[in-house]
Amino acid sequence: MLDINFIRDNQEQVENGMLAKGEKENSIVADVLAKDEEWRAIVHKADNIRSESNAKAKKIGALMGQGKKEEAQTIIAETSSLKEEIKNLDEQVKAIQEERENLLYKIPNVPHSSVPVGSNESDNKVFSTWGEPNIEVWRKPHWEIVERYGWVDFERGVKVTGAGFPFYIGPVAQLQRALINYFINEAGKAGYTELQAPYFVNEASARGTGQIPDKEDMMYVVPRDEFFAIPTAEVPVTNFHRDEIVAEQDLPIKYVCYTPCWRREAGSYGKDVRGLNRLHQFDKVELVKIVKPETSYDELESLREHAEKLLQALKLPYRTLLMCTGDMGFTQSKKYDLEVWSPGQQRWLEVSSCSNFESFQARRMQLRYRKEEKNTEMVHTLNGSALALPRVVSAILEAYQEENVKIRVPEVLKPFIGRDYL
RNA sequence: GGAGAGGUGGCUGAGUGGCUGAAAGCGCUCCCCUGCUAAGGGAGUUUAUUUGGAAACAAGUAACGAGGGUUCGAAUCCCUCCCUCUCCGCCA
Repeated sequence: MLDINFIRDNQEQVENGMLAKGEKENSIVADVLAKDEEWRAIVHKADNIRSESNAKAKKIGALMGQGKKEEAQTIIAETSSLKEEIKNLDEQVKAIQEERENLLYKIPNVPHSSVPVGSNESDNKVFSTWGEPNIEVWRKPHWEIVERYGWVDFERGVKVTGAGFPFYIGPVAQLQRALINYFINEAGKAGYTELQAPYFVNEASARGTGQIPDKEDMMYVVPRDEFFAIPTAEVPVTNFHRDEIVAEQDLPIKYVCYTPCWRREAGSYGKDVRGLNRLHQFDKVELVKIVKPETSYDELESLREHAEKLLQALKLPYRTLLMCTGDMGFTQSKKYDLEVWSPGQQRWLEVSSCSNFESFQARRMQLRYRKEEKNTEMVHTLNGSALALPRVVSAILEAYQEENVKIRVPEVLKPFIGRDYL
């Protein structure tokens, strides 16, 4: 959510930002400002009447204390109309405020000036590439490898839960556990505090990070207890400090958190969902940063670099995309995607997404820090995957296979797995 | 799940209808005094929002777990929900 004061002062920028992000309409910006005018006028009126009413109530108290019941009675009679009026105005304020809020929720974050303008994924800029994409034709896609060895059981996953909920068996299960440990350890070395978070959140948390009202359909819900299964650790971890005012000297706050992620992925189909490419449950190690506004873009770069180093250490070729305005989502102001090369599929697979939200999430969460002596200011929040597991697993299986289809273990994972081949 | 107790400012903790946005203590900030690794004195110290102001700031409004109700007036009374603690039950 954007700051209404910011919108008031930067109407044009917000309107242009909406169009750049691919919204067809931006009249909502003018609507929200009009609604805000209305709100302020009526709040002002209500406050004045309340003030009058409070003054009278005080006088009544004083008169009662002096035993002047008669005089008090006449003032009480006067207040009854005020009471009615206040009640009326309060209802209006509440209604208008809600309308204003609803409009505000529909305005996306403004893209940063360094973000390329574009309408879809073809306009994303290749920011950098690392390594040489392997194009040997004998390499098999990971689904053939895991089938041959019986390392992932999709069918039993369907039986037990449904499509997109596979079992991982033996070496691949071990590989995933090794990756999780490796990723968390590396984040720890980089100064991230390890967190274990709830896998279910309440509605306020889902709202805080922007899953509601925008992306409600991506989440699994537990209706009886009104919980949402987390689509990413970003949700519980960023909400960790919701409704708090943190101390300036505590910033930046950096967390690493491993969780499974649940996503309904409604509408996905085709080649994209083959094998481990797209699942309803997958594992991910997530980084979250809570920082001072003036540092957030530097923090974004170091976040991206950290994620990139993991792919480098695994010796997996990848490219980094700077997402264009039209492809970066509602809540972000700037976003990088890391795509690993899948030699068995001959295509790039997204394994990380590093974003700066500026104060967009912080404002929803009322997450502030105390600046200098008095003032409080919204923090900036960032997050990035480091990394999402299944596609890294695919890339490893495909890149580390030898012609006899044996799979070598990446050097940095050997301490966790304890042998040379899976 | 059953029974009971309770949720007040950064913390401890008072407050059962008006003079309480909130005593007192601790902590913190600033100033003064003091020649010594201490003590004393004074002032300040929640948040949001509206109006005015370039700003400092001033005035108003709201908030004592959340929401609703009673009342001229609610931290204080009533209702619903959430949470915490104690005992019982169940359990990794």
